[in-house]
Amino acid sequence: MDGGLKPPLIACQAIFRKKDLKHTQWIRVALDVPLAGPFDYRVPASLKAAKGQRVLVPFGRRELVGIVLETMESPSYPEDQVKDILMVFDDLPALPQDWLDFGQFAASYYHRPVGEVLLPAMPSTLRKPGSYTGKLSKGGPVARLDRRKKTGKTPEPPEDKMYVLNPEQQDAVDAVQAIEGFKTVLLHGVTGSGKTEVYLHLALDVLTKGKQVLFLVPEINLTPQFEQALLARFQQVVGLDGIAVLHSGLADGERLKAWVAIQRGQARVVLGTRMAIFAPLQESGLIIVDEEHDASYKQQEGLRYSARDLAIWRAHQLSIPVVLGSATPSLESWHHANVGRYLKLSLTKRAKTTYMPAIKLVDTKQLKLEQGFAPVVLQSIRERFERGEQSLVFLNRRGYAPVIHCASCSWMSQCPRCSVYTVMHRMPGHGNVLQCHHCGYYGRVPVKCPDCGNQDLEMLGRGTQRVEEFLRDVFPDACVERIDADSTRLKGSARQLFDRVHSGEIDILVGTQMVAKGHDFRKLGLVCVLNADAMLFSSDFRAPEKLFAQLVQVSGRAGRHVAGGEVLIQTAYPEQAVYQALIRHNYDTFANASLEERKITSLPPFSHHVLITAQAKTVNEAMQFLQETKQQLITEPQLAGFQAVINMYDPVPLRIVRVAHVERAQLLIESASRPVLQAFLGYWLPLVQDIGRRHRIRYFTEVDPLEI
DNA sequence: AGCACGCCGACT
DNA sequence: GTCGGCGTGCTC
Repeated sequence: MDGGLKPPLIACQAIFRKKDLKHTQWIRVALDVPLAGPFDYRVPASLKAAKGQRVLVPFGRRELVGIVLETMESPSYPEDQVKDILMVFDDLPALPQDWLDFGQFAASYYHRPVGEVLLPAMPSTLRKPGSYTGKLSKGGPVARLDRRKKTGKTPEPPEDKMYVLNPEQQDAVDAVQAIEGFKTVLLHGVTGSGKTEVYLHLALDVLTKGKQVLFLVPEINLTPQFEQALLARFQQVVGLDGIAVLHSGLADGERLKAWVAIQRGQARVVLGTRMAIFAPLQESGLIIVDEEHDASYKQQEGLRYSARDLAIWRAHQLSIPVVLGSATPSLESWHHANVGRYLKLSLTKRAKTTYMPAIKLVDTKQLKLEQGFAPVVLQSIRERFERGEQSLVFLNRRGYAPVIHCASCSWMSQCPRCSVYTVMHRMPGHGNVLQCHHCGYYGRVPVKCPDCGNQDLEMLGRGTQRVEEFLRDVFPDACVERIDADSTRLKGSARQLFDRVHSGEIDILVGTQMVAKGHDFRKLGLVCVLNADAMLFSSDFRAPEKLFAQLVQVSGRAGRHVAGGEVLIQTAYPEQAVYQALIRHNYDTFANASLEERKITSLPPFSHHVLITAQAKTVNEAMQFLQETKQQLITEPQLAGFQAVINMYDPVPLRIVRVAHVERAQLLIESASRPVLQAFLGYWLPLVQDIGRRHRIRYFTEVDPLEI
């Protein structure tokens, strides 16, 4: 729309436009709105807009920042409805074409509008109209950043150590360096085999060739330690500002600073969590994905992408190698390596400074447990304590007791908003509370049963708080501490607790998976796993694989620096394949056997999944919606051809049906062929959207879901 | 997802 | 009399 144009002028305008056609610029813009997009705009003669630049555009009744995807000779949308852009931002170099292409690929693969991929990838200050139009925004956020005084961090003296690789590590480095162009490398290295050293050598080589390195790690907590390593090693090569860190924990300003450094090509190494896969690098030479099996690479809201999978596509697009490292690779990656699609490199030997703990199973079937502990486990903790060594008790369950129960009428403490039990927590200074781990509900612990009045309510099961209390009781002379989401809620308290572990002050540590990753406890001799079986009988077909990875991870905390480290795993099912493979430190056999099962049952990686999750007031509404979308496969003539190659399961309520008064159901779609599945989605999802609108239902689509 | 319009219920 | 509840429609 041209706004002020009156009817008599239209003819003149048309003639004018025809004559000056080549001077009228039309652009296609990605906007962060949940509509099909992208959106066409006209560039007024006073402005000039190039691909990859950000522009301010009118959209409906508001103004938005968008990204120019294309420039065109003529609009593809009815010309009289196309508006003029308002502003072009040229405070940063245009975003590279390959970045735009990458975003478009991710958008098409995950079936979301491009704008919902590209814009959220940028720091918020670069995509908020207010950062440029407000009164305090003089020159925009980039100009303000540049004006800001550089706080001259004094560079730490670079360490001058010699980093000698063992022959295996050297072979791995040589093999990756020999790659020309794209290749996915699976670096399978047992715990302590020195994968990081391999990454650093590869990165250094790429940096000295003038290319950039993208280094992905699963969690924010892991970025500081890698940042230190990168600084110590590469500071001399790339300078202090050559290393940019990107993760969701950064403040807006820090995020902007890192992004600007990347977009300007100043950052030579980008270290970050999954979001860093969307960094607009200018000339990457290598992508590293550490702990590639880790579920944290999967974004679980908004665009539900896998940073690991996207890293592979990105490397392919840029014709560079991508290294996936893990001690327990995902079965997907392992399979691809087995069939030769990935290059498999193995590090089987531990670097000389690390030891491997002995892993033992404690069969609890015949044992009488005391507060969840087998006598032999308590005895082992005692022995370690008497020898001045630390022990870790690993238990993946927060709180004091997972449920309160009335023995006379079988009432259980249920969350009023969710279909789960509330967990009893001890709140220092506030007594006991019931807490829902799914919606944040808090309630009082009833003194008597709300149903029958019985005063003898019992606490079933145990969480970390109860275990901590019990251990304090049993070992009154020992320093017992707990590290979980509750004990580390205050900022900086996690750091303090970990410091106290490192200093040796803490004798017995009780922890959830928070303690499993990345920490190198030098004086830790014993790891006890209390309820490993909990994960064994999950409905998720990936549960054994996850359990294996988690147990390897937590086992790796024991005895890295002292011989005689020990891991005790309590289980009622010691004969299970997971445990048998674990005590033999045999990932390969376990993975190959698991893959064999997956093959027989046609599960990933032998098939591909898409999951639709519907949310409604009642499960029935959610189920009916999904049932109707499923019906399309039969009734919609367009989809007839897919009936033989697409398998749709029946919609099912989620295991936890209700969370915060919202009930959920899901529909799983499966196909042996990814392209077939993608093609099907192209036809089917628009129909799903129509049905969703009619049912007024919320739902989301997940390509390659991790949990089903 | 926003944002505005619009049509019904209880309040300073 | 208005404030405000959220249903509905629109966005190049």
